[in-house]
Amino acid sequence: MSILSKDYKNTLNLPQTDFPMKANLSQREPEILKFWEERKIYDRIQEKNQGKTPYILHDGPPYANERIHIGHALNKILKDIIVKYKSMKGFYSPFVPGWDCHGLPIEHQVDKKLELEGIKDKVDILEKRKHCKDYAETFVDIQKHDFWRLGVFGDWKIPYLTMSSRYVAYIVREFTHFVKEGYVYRKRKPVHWCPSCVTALAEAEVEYADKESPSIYVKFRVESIPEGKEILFDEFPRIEHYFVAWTTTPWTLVANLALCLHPAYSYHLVKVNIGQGRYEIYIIVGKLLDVCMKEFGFKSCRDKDVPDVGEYQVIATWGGEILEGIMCKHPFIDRKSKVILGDFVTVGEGTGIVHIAPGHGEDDYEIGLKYGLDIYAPVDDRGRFTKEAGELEGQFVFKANAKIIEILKNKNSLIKEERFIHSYPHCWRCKKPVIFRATEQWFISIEHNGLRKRCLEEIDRVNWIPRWGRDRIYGMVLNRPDWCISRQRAWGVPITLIKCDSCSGFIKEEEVFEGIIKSFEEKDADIWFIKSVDEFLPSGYKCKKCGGNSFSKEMDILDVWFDSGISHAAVIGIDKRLNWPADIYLEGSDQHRGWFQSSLLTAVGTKGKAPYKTVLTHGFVVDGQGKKMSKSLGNVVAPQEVIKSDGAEILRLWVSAKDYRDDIRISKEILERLTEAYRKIRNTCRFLLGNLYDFDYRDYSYALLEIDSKIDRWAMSRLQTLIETVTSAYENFNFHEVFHALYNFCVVDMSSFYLDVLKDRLYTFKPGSMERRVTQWVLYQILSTMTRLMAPVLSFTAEEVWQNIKQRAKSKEQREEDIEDSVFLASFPEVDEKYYDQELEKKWDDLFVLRSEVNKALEIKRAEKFLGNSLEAKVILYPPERYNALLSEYRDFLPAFFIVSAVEITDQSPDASYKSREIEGFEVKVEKASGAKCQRCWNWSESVGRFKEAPEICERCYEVISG
RNA sequence: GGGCCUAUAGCUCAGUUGGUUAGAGCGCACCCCUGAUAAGGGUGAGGUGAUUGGUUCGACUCCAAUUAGGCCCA
Repeated sequence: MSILSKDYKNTLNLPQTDFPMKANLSQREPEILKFWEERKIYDRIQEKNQGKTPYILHDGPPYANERIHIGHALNKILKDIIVKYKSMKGFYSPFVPGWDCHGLPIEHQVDKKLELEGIKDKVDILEKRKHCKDYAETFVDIQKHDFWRLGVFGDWKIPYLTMSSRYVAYIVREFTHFVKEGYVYRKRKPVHWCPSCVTALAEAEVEYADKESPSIYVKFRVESIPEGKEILFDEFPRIEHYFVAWTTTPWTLVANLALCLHPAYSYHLVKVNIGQGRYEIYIIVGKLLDVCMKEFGFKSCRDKDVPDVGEYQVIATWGGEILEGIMCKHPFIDRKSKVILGDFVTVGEGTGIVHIAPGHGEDDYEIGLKYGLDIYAPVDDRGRFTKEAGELEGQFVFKANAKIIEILKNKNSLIKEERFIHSYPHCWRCKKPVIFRATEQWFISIEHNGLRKRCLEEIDRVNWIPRWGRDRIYGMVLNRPDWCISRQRAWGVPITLIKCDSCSGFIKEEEVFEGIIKSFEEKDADIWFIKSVDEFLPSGYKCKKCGGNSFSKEMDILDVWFDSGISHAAVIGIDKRLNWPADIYLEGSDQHRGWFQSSLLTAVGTKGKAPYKTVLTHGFVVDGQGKKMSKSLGNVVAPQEVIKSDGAEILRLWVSAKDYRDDIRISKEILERLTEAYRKIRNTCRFLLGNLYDFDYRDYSYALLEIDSKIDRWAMSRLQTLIETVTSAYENFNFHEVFHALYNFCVVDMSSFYLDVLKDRLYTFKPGSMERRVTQWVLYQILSTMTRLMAPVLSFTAEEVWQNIKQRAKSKEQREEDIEDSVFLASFPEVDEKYYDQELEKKWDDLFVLRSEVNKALEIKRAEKFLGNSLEAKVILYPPERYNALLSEYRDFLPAFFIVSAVEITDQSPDASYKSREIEGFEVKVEKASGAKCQRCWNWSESVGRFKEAPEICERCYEVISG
């Protein structure tokens, strides 16, 4: 007989662990990052899966300026979750991150810097490119660190950069392909042009913002009417007839070549009395007559034969179609303006008569081509009128508006002038209003070789998630114009074409192209600006067409969307480890127009196939109210801040908890909730670890059935359900289901039930008893499984737990070789059918309803101060008959199940019992448990006091201690 | 202005092909425990399903419009 201590606490097996409750993530994470780094975990994952089925997620390159924002974090974490999951599933899934390095924003920053230093005009293009390169490199490093800090695994040492020599050589190679196949052409076309940045802008580079512009109504005097149509204008030429056009860009009138009417609308001839016995006739679309006349200050003359001064009278109405071909006089230039027809004319505002300047508008251009009009644009690249514009030469177009209005007034061509605020295109960088201006540009034809049609067909072969992504990109590709690929800037990949100075033809010889590509590979794109044109040509080269021997290099650069668009070729296309096409692209939904599309166009153009099998899009990060983040609203959440205060893990949890298909909200409250959820998961792991402190890490699976521990079998079954749910969630990219399943498992199944019930067994049983060991084995299964299930999301914590398990197991000198060095080297859990027991779980659903009712009965007694701890209670159940079998099967387990000291079942309805509402006929009576409280296990028992050596403990405890 | 999308408790999410009183967890309130303790347990109160119409015997679920928000484009 041992000497019994009064301090029974020492005889208990209470949990022990050095796994801290407080995560201190912002400090612990860097240690874990260091661990991954030092142990080369990412590389070892790749080694381990080498030769297995590949699963390639191709990274869309973020732009290398600024620090990463929350959207970047969202995107990379989502990618990381997929890559880690696939890797643990045994797929070969290396992740090669990339950066988009060229383009205007960086050049802009460099320009600003050079301007500050006062040397902007002194640096040549090579020097400027050097500055740009340095700038990009700086931010690649910064962003790389930011991404790495999020716990994202990847080839951070060998990312792809669109400015690397190898990459630019591929850009040229792919571009050359388009040239050789005849896609590339050059033409004058109005493009968005920023006069401040002196460049053409892609559609993606244009932002719409409110701008105040003049709004003017201009008269175009009818000069001649086509033969046979004279009858339309009875009064002509006794009274002057005017087509009235409305515009908010007076300066484009300088390039006016036509007036456009809608063929199907009717137009009124309106006779107005302008005083002193003079009349004029205005032509205006019928639907806007009232509005316009009010604007102009004329009143209807009603039934009078002739309008008085300030009055108007409709004298005829004609369909737009019939007015085609009438010639007007330009209001202030000696030129004619032809009346033409177009469907794009609307009657939303204006006069239903659109002034057409084919060199300064998209619709104008299209209709101009149709009517064979000149694509006329007398404006230079800084937005100043050229000498073609006569007296306006040298004036900045927006400033010239006032002067033009003045001229119109003097020429009696202006009916009305006012200010007008409307949505107007602005440059995305300098935020200044842009103009439409016809310039020589390079294009990739979207119709050539049926490119559009082939792209549309490919779109239907891709798996778009969410499904509406298909409709979105389909509509965009269906309607998009040819791809303008030229930019008049310095920081980019040059359009490597060489022009013959005498015949203006471009050299398209394989030999020349290959030479250029080779020199790009050796140096980088700078070589185009370093070498003279002759150095790219064989010595003594003569133009094949005209025999000329003087050549010049094209100095435009390529649209950056072309750079990133060919990443499939430059990255996954050449890396032997990777597969083409990629299994998945994953970006924000804005990339339907951007990268998804440029990638599709280039891939279909050069390889005839989409570069991706699946395209997953996520929404945008918005604030707690669902509003977009902006500096002006002050609702921006910076990932660096969250990492600092809460840890990257919380950010990762946030990404996984939200359904990313929609907009993703982030707010202080959301982060607080997630931090709490994190703590719960962490504590559940900690408790599991604590109770494994003395586990021997032997396999007790055989004993699970042997000792028929139903609650452990239930737990194992629940665990299989969890594996199934989580796996299917990962497979379907429903990461928020991963979070919810894991979290609910921790809270509902584990913390509030299984672990709570288990405490008695874990703490009070003999350490080495079979019951306790089996339970510990189950706890170990649960912990190990949960850790692996959460690893793709909660990477830091999973690793921390894993290392803790490993350490413990090692100290037991058992199974050491079975526990991998990192959780990411372990395999993803698989459902083990042997533990899957649906029938058992169903039975337990019934038991849980009973338990919930017992709890209600206990709670009532607690409120009455009849009891505190539920172990003080004995419950008497009066169940409906259908529960009899179940209750008798589980008879011995019931006290533990309810965490009370005794359970009695009666067939007599007890007095003063709690009557269940959930289960009709079920009654629960709560009484004080008989006997006394055992000072060791805290259960109440009549056996307490029976043992002289230890009068304060119960029989069960006595046996444990004395045996 | 056009295209695509979203709208369920304070928060994050479930709700099978339209069919009883719309579920879960968190948070909140109250209580218990003090052997997971800057933890743990219990009970409870929270929803005119954005609004309005329509289809239907019946709508959170289908349709339309409106409102709010997001992305893309003009």
